[in-house]
Amino acid sequence: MTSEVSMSRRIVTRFAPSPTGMLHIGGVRTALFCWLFAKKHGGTFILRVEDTDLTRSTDDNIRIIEEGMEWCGLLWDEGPVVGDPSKWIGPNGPYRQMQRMESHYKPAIQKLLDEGKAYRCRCTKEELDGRRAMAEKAGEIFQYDRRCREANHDDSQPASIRLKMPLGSEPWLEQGDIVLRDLIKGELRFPATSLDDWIIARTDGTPTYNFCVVVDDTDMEVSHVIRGDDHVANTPKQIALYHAMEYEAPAFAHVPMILGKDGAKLSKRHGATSITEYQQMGFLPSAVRLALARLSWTPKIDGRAIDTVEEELLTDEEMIQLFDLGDIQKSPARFDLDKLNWMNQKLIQRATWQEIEPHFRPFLPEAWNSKSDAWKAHAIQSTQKGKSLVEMAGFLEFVWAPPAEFDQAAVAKFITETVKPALKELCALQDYEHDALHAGFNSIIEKNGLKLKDLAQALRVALCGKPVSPPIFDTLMLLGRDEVVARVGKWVWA
RNA sequence: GGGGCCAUCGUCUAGGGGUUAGGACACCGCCCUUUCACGGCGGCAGCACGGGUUCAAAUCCCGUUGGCCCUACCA
Repeated sequence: MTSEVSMSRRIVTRFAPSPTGMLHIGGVRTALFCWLFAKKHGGTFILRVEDTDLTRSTDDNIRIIEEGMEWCGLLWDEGPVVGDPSKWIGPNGPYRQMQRMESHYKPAIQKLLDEGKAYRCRCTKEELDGRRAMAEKAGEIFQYDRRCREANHDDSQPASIRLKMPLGSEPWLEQGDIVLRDLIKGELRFPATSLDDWIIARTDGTPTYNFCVVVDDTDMEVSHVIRGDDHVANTPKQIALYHAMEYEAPAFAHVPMILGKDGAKLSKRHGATSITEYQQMGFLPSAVRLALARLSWTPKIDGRAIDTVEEELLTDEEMIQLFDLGDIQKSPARFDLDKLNWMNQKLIQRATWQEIEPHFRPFLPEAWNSKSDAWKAHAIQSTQKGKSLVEMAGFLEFVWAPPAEFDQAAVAKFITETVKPALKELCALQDYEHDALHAGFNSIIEKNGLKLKDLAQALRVALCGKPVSPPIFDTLMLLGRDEVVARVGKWVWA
């Protein structure tokens, strides 16, 4: 099971998002796998920001990623320091690509040029576009024809830089193929002839994505590149670059994509795609981690897939212990909000009030902060059946202010003349401890020939304006005697 | 067009020659109940299609269909 880990190499994974303005949950899932794998093997998890697209990369957007990762509990061992572009943690920084331009990419490009492994190409984008269009019109496959490969152009004229890709007979090829032994997808073969000499640096001198990735991953000593499988087709290009640079290539693991409910790539029209939105919907970060991890991954316990509810609800520690790239699915998975909701509910039920409180607080009014710990504990425990923090906060709304309006049908149904005497008597109760309340209720309903339900529902309507609230004794305790008497009094003394 | 990947209930999946094709979510029903919930029990529902190979195919092979990725001086 651990054959994927070569014993000689320190485990280093990395998550490398580009700052587009949000943190996509597909990205979070990839990051989660990287994180789990690193944790499992006592390795290092790096966050690297791919901000070479100047039009989209802003400090604000980078911050959104950093904060999203932090909220999700995916803390990085090496990477940027939140909110301070000039700082980073780790020996191989900086961890923002734009800051590596002169120090890392430029020298690497020059070296390749000097060694004759890359070359200057004077074909302009316009010329290439024209040739591509012509080829397409003729129904042919367009590939760059390598016309500048042996021209030995100097730098006296504008030129892009291309990598000399293998032609087919290089000894490191396997029967003319670039072979990728992917830890998830298995052995993948790409005919060398299907790849052309790709551009590693643009005419303006800026390096391209596939180039930066390889330079960074080697420089940061990444041992396992775990990323979305939309990068599978990029990998043979990168493998060729590793050979040109004479670096040992890392292990690759390409995780399947997350699709929307209809099987199309998960996008805005499916609803929430940004991690921030899930935060706002009232999900616990632990639930998001679990739901995302269980998409495409089936943990095996002693070789057997998990198959009970108990096993389904893994803790972080269990996930880390059980994590194995070999148990990840090859095919894409559709994101199911129902399952996230269920996991969220279960995890809320199982959490202590202290674990919930920091995540819950943002959904509550200022008044929450002035409550005692005992009261907070009580409030959380009495609403812990909720599906989300938003729903839980909704359950507590009656606490913060008297009802703005009353459900008239409920008033007519429950606040009847026969229960009003009981309501009056209830106002006399002094002791709001659970057992005392129960005893008080029992004597009142007995005396008035009512059922508990009759009194409880009448109280709910009087106190909350509607016949729904937390368990009735909790409702009373949370409100406190003074407030209960005030709200009930309006109905019985008026 | 070329290169590559993928295909078991509605969804996530287990199973990889002989299984009544197993589990979870969702859904439906019943029970419990101080409301709403929670919880308990039960039910519905699936191997994309067509050919092979084999005594036997969800499982192996080929093809078809469908979905996705790459094919940029985007990342």
